[in-house]
Amino acid sequence: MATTLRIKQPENFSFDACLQFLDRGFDECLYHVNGKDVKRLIRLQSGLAFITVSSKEHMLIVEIEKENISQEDKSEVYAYTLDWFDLNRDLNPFYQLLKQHNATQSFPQDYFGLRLMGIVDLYEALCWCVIGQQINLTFAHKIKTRLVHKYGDKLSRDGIEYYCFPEPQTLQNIQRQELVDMQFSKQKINYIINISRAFCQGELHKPELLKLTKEQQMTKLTAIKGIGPWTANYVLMKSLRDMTCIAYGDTGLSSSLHTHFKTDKKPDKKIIDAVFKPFASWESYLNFYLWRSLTD
DNA sequence: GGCCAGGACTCAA
DNA sequence: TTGAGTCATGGC
Repeated sequence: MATTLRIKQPENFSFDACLQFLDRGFDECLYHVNGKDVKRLIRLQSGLAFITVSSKEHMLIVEIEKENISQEDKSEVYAYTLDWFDLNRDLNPFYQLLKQHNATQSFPQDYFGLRLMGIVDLYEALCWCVIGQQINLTFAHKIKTRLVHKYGDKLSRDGIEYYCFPEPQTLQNIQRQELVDMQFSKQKINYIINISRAFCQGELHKPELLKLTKEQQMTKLTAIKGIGPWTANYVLMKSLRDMTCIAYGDTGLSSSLHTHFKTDKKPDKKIIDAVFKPFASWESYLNFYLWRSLTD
């Protein structure tokens, strides 16, 4: 059974720019970009759904394949797509700001219509951060793929296997040795189990976190071992959609700031804050665009 | 072969 | 509260 949603694209939106970001050279196991569309398996309240997102005449076309598609399913997929592509945001003020500064004036043209692509699943976002801590991204993708292939829900379609990120219930009681065999460090294993338990025990719950202030969210997240300032800022930006986050301590961000703003190779928080100050309320987007510039 | 990678923790002073 | 040590292994 299949159905199609049509979502009007906002101004300053480029599906191609978003797709290019999704397909920027890493082996990504949670979605497949194939020319002009992106396909993935997502988890709805009522079960798994396979979606294909493409673009046609200023509309996003979302095909849903699932058994017994209900109105609730459609609403969920609609909300998911809005969140994933950050469609409910007017980028005009951000682009105006970028144009006012020499270091960033070319961004609105270079990356026109690129949205801050989200990680809708907070649990996935946190685990992904732990995986990516302090190791290179190529290797990070490699071990994430091993984890997802072993514990994630799967669906085969046209000869390709699509996966959902595993659920906390699955990973909270995992045999540590199995992750060691996948080349996770003991630290990362502990962190992932900590985070999984926090979700299973209800300590972390995205809808509840969304009701809190940014400071409260940071406190709640960093109280869990394995979630430091970098990870907290990353998930606030990518999953909770706070637009004022800066990934302090991020090597890629440091490198990009060095390139565009001529800062030290490892700028401290004070220097970073000074650079970001003129972009107040758009810090997350500037951070994201600076990351994007690394893969040019 | 050595340095670094989308960090975070512990522990000493 | 600051700094050094530790984790761990692939990528280049």
